[in-house]
Amino acid sequence: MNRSGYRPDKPATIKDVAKALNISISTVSRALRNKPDVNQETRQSVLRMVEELEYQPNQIALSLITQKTHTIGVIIPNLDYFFSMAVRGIDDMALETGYTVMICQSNESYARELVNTQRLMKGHVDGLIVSNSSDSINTEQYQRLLSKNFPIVFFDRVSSELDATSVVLDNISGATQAVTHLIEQGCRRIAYLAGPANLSISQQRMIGYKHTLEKYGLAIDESLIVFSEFDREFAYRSTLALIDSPNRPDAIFGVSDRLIVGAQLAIKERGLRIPEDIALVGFNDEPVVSLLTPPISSVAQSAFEMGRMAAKLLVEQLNSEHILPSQTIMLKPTLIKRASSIRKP
Amino acid sequence: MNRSGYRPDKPATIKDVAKALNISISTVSRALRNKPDVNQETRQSVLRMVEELEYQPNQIALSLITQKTHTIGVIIPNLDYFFSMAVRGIDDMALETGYTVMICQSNESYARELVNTQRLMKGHVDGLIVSNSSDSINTEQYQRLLSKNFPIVFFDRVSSELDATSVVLDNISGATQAVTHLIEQGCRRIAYLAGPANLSISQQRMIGYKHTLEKYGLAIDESLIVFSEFDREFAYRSTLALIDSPNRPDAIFGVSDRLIVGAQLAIKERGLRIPEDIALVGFNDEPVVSLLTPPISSVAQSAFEMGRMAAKLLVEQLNSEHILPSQTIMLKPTLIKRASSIRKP
DNA sequence: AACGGTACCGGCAACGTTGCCGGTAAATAA
DNA sequence: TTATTTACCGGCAACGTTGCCGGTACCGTT
Repeated sequence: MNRSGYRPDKPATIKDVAKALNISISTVSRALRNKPDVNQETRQSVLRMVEELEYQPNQIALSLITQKTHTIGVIIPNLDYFFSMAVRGIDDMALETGYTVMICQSNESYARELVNTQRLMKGHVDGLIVSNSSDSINTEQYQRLLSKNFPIVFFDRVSSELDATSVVLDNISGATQAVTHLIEQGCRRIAYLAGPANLSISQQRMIGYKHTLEKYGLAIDESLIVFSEFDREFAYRSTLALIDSPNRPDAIFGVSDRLIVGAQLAIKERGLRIPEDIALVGFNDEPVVSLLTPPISSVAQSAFEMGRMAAKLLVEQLNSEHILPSQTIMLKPTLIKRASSIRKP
Repeated sequence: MNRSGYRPDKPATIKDVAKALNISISTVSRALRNKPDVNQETRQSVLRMVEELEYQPNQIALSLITQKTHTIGVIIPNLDYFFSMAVRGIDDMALETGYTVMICQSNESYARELVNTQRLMKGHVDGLIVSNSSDSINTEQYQRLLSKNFPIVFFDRVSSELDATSVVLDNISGATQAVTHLIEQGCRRIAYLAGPANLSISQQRMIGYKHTLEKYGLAIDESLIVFSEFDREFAYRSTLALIDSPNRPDAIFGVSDRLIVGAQLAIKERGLRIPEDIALVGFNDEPVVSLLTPPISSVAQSAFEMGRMAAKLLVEQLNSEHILPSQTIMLKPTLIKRASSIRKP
């Protein structure tokens, strides 16, 4: 064991308090936890001495006994606008409920997701809040933990194979709102920048996209569907290709604002007009899209609320005597219409 | 003590391993830590049993002995682009050096900063990485910890009164580059959106701003200096006021991109040209500014590197036998020139 | 045959805290 | 007066791990 390293002046322990008052450790302990078997005078003197010595109970020792650390582990793919807001929501709820938050970023890498899970479990977090990385294929690690009844709450990017508590957006509704709006604006050839194919959000939004096209009797043209990483540069190049192809789209729906921003750059580069030639709708409603020229329409959701809700569900499980049945909370998105998609007055 | 709440199946302990092999706990412990006093066969059987029982050493028990948790506490004002990147750098270095990171956001509130410090100290973090909130006036809490030789590294927003290890940007250089550039482009009445008055970054950039004006023989007009929170809306209104004032500026330098974006909105609103009527330079080089019309010049810095460096210094302190002298690392910024400030070909 | 050395192993204390049990003195009841 | 309750307190074990000390075979030496 590494015993090296600098160690600051040791803080007072319950033992120091007891010694200073010439009473037993047990009595101090009882006095502090308001147990009945303590003389009021004794209790008062203990409290005074605690004040004087600046005694604070050692959480590590308590953790050793209770096997609880009051710590929540968070695994997210990155810290972009969406996840930053989600983390803020998690931190917010954690503060309210007396937990602290350990954050690990997987950088969209499955390998790193594995490492981070190990890291957090070793640190003995009481539970986990997870959003999958984009190249996350295997869920075995979480399956194993869940089978041992270790509490995990998933959010946003979830796994369909896992029967676990999760908080997600109604992605089908979001995509439906977006595509319906585009069709109402007269668009007929609507492309979809779909993002990573194995992510739940991509798939769900795809369903909304396709269903809406079908509903309005429009053909589904697979050449208008482009999968990719969440990479603006890639979206830029894909959009150039779409524009230069024989069947140029008259609208583009993006699974995320990051991609739709790349698309906008490409359209401007080619000198086409937005929304007259190509209309745009993104997803997430990041602040940036309202600042662009023209401002881009986007499906808004509250990452903050999602994070708060995920933390709330986890803490409920942690505070519960027994195992709670897994549930899925679905939040509602709202389409924010801006100049990038409004053709009709 | 709260003993309620659900607890998953207990993992194997060293005792279980010992019992399964009918040997003593001590021997298992020695075998696992590659001590010499162990028979090779015994060691092998221990390793096999460890594998079988999926034994993992209990970090909490180790922490109780060593008083170390291998955890770093991070206190930041928010999770905007800059701090997200910094956190990524911290997390990166932490992963390399075997630490995990606890993050608390103060939401620019001093009160919450206090609470978060308590929270992290209670969780027994080994050290702290801190960037002050904008209404952080008192540094007594950190002073107290530092006087007890508790390791803290400050970054970006530091306190001049604290003699502590810190990582900062050469803010004077950044502001000097920005203002010099504006003057070279022919600007003579340069306003400064200064941000919160008590923040080190505001003050340092102010020094660079004023010195550069003096160097070029330009008068310092206090009516062109505006303090505020990091609030886009406020910057928007301030800029409108500047524009409508009798001595309208011909350039605006902003302590952060968030403020300069608000300024841009105001200038567009009034129908003035950028950079011909008013040139703009921001700070941080957030991705958004390169996407705006026109793209905004900005002083670029690497928040990622800053975070990594802060974590590196902290870990060095944590791994050191003795107390290291406090030091200040100063990183160099680079001005990125874009259309918002380029008047001459 | 007695001795010292080596190789290996088990027991105990400690880290800081709480739960449980048992004990002592005073106060009350018989 | 004696028995019994009440009020209060201390000791011990345990949580999981490591460091330290002491012990026991077995080996080779002289």
